[in-house]
Amino acid sequence: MDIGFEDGGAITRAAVVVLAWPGLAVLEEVVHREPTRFPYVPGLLAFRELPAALAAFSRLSRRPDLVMVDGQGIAHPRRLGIAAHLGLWLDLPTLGIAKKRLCGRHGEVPDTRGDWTPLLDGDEVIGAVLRSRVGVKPVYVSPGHRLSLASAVEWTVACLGRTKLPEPTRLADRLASRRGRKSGSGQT
DNA sequence: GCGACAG
DNA sequence: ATCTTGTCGC
Repeated sequence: MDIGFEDGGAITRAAVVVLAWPGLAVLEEVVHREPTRFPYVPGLLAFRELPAALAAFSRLSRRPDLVMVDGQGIAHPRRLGIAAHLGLWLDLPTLGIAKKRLCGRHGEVPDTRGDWTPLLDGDEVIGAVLRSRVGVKPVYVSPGHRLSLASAVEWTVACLGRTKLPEPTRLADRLASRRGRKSGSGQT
């Protein structure tokens, strides 16, 4: 799942792409658009993007087994990033894959694809800074709801293609930001 | 008071 | 997030 915006932010666009396991074949895609009604405030991303995301999920003809979200899971000041928040509402296992750090600190990231270093907030491990692709900025992985950090990292690595972002998030990203095309929902 | 700050 | 041309590298 990922969110995009249109008209300079006036319209929020939620995209959900369902993939099969194993194989990662695309099974279904849904796009939901609605007026944006909350500003971007670091730490309060869910208030801005969750409404549209939930609407998109309600249009799904299937109930996913695991949800990957573009954003933080528990790697959040109050351990409630958008991935964790979405998991609570959907009552499904979720994990977050962010392209930037919101909070926490970490050492150098290994250069080997698949390797990672913990993201720490004091003594607490809140996520993993993973090298998803050599020579590219790492991604921030953190459990959202109902799964461990180890599992979050495993699923992320298992879904990696040749790009920085794992397939689920990469496809949702493309669908959420791609302009034109007919809006609404659809199946494949 | 001065930075930091997911998307 | 979004806008936006060219450019470097595999």
